[in-house]
Amino acid sequence: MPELPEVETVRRGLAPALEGQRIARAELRRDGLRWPFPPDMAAKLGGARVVQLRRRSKYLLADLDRGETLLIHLGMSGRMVVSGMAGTQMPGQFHFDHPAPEKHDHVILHMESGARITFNDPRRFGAMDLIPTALLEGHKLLAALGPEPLGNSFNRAFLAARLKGRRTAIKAALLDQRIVAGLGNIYVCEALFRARIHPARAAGRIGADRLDALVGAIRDTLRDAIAAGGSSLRDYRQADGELGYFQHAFRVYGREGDACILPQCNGIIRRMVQGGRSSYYCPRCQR
DNA sequence: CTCAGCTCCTGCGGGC
DNA sequence: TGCCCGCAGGAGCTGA
Repeated sequence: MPELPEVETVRRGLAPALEGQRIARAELRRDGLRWPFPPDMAAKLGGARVVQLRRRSKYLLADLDRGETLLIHLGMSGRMVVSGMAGTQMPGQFHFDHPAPEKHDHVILHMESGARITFNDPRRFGAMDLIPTALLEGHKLLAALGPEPLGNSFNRAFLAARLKGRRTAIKAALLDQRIVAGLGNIYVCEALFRARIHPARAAGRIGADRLDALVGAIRDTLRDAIAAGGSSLRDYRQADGELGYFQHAFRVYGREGDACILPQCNGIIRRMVQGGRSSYYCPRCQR
């Protein structure tokens, strides 16, 4: 589920519980997720202090004071729950215990502060790895990633170069993390709608001005989603410390059969399957 | 190099 | 009510 905005929101929510704080103990409740954990991961995390919590694409990166970085990917169904911190209890309840571990709680970071950070992931497509910080950029999962879509190096010239000559659908191209990092199925649909580009259009056959619009639409879509996540983050932290799930008002995603929201357009949102995944679009205003 | 298809795993909602 | 099916927000890997 989590795409770049959700991961960024989780990062912001986790930062107060992690940055500058020491991990007392890492409790691994299974051997791995998508891949096995490094055999010494629990031992190396115990006693380490988190210097900084960063994000690259959909990865969370917790730099430790011992020269290593904990890499976390939430996969499709991963969530983070913070408990035992001020502000995470239900209002009006005297509820300072930690909740009992639930099904699919796979990793629990017990912080020296008394807070706990629980990683829950039913489908186990998520991942955790621990690697030397100096080798991070060469890490298999990060090395081939394209630029951050909100960064300066993601612009029309870059995108044009990467899409040139490609006959694959623009939808598939934008899901390719090597072209631009952090987009997933939802925000690709939303950005293509904002840019009025049909998801099946050949990636290499989009004119310069429309590519400009696409870059802007991707940025605007992600910024809006991060802003929405920030507001729901406060609600979630007040409620139960759970991070990672919040509702956005999508313009096309999941809205098959609804009227297009553009005032002049009388189109009906359609769903099509591309590469086994649903694309939502307005056939009238997306070309 | 590009691209399509398969795969991992669990949970949920719809149809019968 | 229960069962079966399709579908779900990711992404690595394989083989053409």
